[in-house]
Amino acid sequence: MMEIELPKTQQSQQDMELIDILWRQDIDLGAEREVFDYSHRQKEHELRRQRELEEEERQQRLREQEKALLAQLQLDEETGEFVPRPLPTAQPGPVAAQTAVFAEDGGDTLSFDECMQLLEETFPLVETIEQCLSMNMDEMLETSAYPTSNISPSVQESDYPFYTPKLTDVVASPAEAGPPPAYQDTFEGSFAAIAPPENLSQMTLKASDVNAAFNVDSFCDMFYPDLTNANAKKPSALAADGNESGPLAEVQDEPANPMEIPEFALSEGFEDKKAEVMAEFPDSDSGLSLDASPSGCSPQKSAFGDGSFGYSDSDMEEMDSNPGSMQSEYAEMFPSSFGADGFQGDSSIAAQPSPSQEPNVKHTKTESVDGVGHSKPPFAKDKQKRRAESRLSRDEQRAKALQIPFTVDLIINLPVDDFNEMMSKHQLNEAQLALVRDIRRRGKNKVAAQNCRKRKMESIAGLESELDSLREEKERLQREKAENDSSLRRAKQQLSSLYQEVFGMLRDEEGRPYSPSEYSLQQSSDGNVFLVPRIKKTSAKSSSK
DNA sequence: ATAGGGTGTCATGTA
DNA sequence: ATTACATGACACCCT
Repeated sequence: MMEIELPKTQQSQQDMELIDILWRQDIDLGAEREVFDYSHRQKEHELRRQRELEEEERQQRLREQEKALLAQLQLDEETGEFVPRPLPTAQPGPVAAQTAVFAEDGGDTLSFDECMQLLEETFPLVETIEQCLSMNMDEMLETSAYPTSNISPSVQESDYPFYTPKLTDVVASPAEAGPPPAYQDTFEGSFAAIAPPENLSQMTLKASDVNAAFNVDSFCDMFYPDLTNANAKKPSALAADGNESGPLAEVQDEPANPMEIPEFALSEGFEDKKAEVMAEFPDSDSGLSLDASPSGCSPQKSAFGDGSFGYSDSDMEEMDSNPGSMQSEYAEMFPSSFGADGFQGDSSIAAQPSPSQEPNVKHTKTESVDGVGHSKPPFAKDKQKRRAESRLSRDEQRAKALQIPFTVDLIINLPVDDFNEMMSKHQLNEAQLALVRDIRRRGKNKVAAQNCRKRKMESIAGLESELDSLREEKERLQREKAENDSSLRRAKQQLSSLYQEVFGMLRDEEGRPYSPSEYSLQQSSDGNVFLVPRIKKTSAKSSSK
């Protein structure tokens, strides 16, 4: 996909919307959101640098802890190095497998759980790392015969001999159980954010390097290539790299293999899966393929780049699939990375996650949880589950993600004047402004829709009750009509009998009764009754009684 | 697997 | 022109 560079550094809302529309259109062609986002990429650099500075501090701490851990490592009595273990091919099994993954190069070795422990002590985000790993493992496990119970919680409990074999198992069938394509995307993206692709390919896994680029995604990256390496049955040449960095580097040296990620991404049978996954990425209520956008897919995109730009309304849809858990997860995952983004929002939310990170993390989680890379990823199920769990307040999640310094309620319910005043008091960037506007629009529209539906229901109910009353009235009128009909019938009968009685009493001059066939009684308008001959109507002879 | 209800959102029209 | 509101249509989720 070609990149479209927008010359303007500051895009207007319309531009953003246009971009949004264009991107939506291009999504069918596989275009990604940031492709259109010039400022997004621009800011990536700044944030990356900032992050690296932050990481240096941890780096320092980590080095100290490495030293401490080194003392605990098993030392090879002959070489003075930390013990390299036998290659897995010789002794298949849990222990051998473990060795295969982490100690192939025979260099300084840090066992997996030691690494985990070290990392845990160093980074509060180990939980995330575990998730990352366990998700991997889950995927692997599904392709292997190993039990699949609760791996992630045990990662740091050093029962990895139980679960590392899965790695090697996977190795046995790389085509089936390689790292999920989506992972690949995510990691590529985040990795690229930390170090340019060329750096990635030449990374030499010194602890300092590692730490400089340390974050959840990169951590995941570190472990995935392990698998990749193992897949290729290509022992790392790190030992020859003159790796003096110590144990931690051991864990990472395999990922450092320049070819791993690209190779993996292109490995046979994998590309197809990747395509599948990408096709599934679109994940939003609106059906827009927003998951495919920022940072997740393109190696050239920064995971932490733009804190806001290009991240307006529709972008935020990405988070919709995982809104509920998002914030808390972020808080856990990036306890220290956040808040350093220099956001101008309230300091009260300074610890909020950087928005650009979210899609990445979400991708990571979604992809892994959904079992990307399997022939039948349980994507939809998990997605729905997550959505159900996180249905609560999506706009709130979005607002937090962009560090909007107002509550959603305020944004929605404030009168126009107050709202404008409030907005003028805070300096918000375009994405934030766009989001606030969208939140307000959506919020009001949501209420309007609720009212509309309420009115509709009330209208339906009113019409139904009206229908009922009309039915009742109809029945009443029918009953009334029936009564009237019967009374009319009675009156007619009475009139008829009275007529006959009166007619029968009439006599002519000779005392004979009148024949009913020849005469009839008729009543005039003044009430007088006349005997009218039927045959000679014109020469009617009136007689009064 | 499917239907139906509930809900959020968007597009559009109206005041 | 802008804003708020109303409503049809659609997609998604859940039961």
